[in-house]
Amino acid sequence: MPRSLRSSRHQRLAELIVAFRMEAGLKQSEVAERLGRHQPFVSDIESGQRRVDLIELLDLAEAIGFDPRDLVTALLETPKD
Amino acid sequence: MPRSLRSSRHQRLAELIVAFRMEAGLKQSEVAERLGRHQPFVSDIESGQRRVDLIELLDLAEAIGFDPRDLVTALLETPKD
DNA sequence: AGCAGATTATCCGAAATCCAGATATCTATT
DNA sequence: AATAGATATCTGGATTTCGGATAATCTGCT
Repeated sequence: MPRSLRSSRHQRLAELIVAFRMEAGLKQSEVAERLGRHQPFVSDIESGQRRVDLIELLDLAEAIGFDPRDLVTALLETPKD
Repeated sequence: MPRSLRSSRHQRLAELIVAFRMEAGLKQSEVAERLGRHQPFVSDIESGQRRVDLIELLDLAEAIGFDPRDLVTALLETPKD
């Protein structure tokens, strides 16, 4: 586990992605398929074990169907640590 | 060079960060210092040789002084490839 | 409760990436 | 052309990524 994934923002990011996916009524495997990746890829992101590249986030947002800017707004409201 | 860094969005992201930094009148080394990192770290990001984690982007935006949502908006207008 | 199917999490290892520190190259000024 | 300031490249060891397989967990049903 990379130390960079321990901040509260990283944690919150993971939680938010889960929430957006749930709201969209999608399974990890469905999101993965839309991304052309495997289910553990999504699982790792949602459990905060893998970092999310900004470009990947845009793809993720499109696959799930949320506005990445809303996520950014929420993160900006989250204390850094 | 990782193939994940070859999309036009990755390229554009790098360009945008450079543009924001320039506009702010900051040197790579100044940004690096604010981030607690070394200058090559910023250089690698700006030359598109390193990916940018979403959380890192927020830090970068704060260090440079731009709204990360503006960057996202610009990227969303950039074709995927 | 127990089972079955569905969903998500973990493990493994090879490949890719990250990163500091040192060094090199570029750019502008004199 | 020499210096100084800024950015880019290189090196190599540590960390991270990711597919594939498997395991664990969850859910609804009887």
